[in-house]
Amino acid sequence: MTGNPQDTPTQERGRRRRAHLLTAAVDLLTEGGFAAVTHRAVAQRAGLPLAATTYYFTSRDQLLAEAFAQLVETELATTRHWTTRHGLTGLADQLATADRNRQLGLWELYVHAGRDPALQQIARRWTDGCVRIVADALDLPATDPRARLLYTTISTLWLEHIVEQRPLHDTRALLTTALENASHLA
Amino acid sequence: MTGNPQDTPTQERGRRRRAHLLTAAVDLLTEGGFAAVTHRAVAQRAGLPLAATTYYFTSRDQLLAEAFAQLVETELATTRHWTTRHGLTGLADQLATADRNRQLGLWELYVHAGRDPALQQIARRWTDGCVRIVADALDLPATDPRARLLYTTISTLWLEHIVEQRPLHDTRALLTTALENASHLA
DNA sequence: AATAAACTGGGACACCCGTACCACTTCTGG
DNA sequence: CCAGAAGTGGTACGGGTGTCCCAGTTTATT
Repeated sequence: MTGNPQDTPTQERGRRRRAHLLTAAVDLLTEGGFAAVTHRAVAQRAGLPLAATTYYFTSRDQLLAEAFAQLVETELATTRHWTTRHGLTGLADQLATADRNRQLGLWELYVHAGRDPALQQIARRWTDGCVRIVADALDLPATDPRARLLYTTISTLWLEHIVEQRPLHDTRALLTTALENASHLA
Repeated sequence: MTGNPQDTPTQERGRRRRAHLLTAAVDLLTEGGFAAVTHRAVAQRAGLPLAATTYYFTSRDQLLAEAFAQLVETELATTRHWTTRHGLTGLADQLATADRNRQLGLWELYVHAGRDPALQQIARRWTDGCVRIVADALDLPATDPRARLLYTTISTLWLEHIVEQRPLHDTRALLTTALENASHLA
């Protein structure tokens, strides 16, 4: 039988190929949104035959889910790195730097998680990770409601900036007053 | 030439048919998400032949855009009605009542607006409308940063509840402390 | 060295898509 | 009343999709 690993290939080359497909999927997701992540496009981007995608991933949904998970982890790492260097006030500047399309892809999948239980836990991972970053930056326990609440405004400001392309200085101003309010409550 | 109205048909029946197609599109959007809104599905749902969709709408994008606009207006009206009756504290209860799929459809299109300039102004209309509702409930001018900021946390809590299906009492608790904080700042 | 398993890649299947076409009927303004 | 515009609906086209199949090749195990 033509076996299907679907998880971790036993051979080295297979593992590399699988990873390659995954990053290709992430790239396509950021470029064209989630409709652009098709088997054929992914395979072509990775320089592999079409069948490789169905061989290493049982379905398009699984491929999308893993791409989402990878995207979440890398974005989380990026943001964490940024805040430990520049603090929460510097987040507005990261907004200016960040790859807008990448963020769009992430949010697309985030919302899509509402209709796909398999993605839901990844969505929660994203939210929890972001709250954690805010809490750490504030030297608060991860469960502190103040961190949670501050994150909610950061999140919306971020999303609005990405989607509606609101002027950066408005976002920055709102962010700083939100930070001031949070410190008053501390 | 077989003309194409694309905006407002001159005949009564045509106007009814167009509206019918639009609500069919909104329904499909809420049920199956954005990918479910196809010409064929919309036509079938409305009980009209396939060609009716291309006759009354120049493209699928236009159909989607108008469906989005309609969805935004009705949701805005619903929320406004709710808050004038129950105040902002009652929003958590509306969350329990609200049609989850409908909200998912709205957010799908909202994020999609990030890649489609035609949708972007509708997305802004959504945000501005929500901020306006919050400001009115607080008896603040629509431009008051406090209303704007309070809306940001409401928005994220709402979205998280819809997408991640977080427990309602957590959302409710966070919402009430957010409202308290806002009143302290007033 | 041989047997089984993993992997490869080309092709095919069945389906759904947006849109265009066009003969036809109904309506409406002059 | 009647030309021309508006509306109607069946059909077709070209293309992209996810998934499956299978003969062949490489790798790992006995």
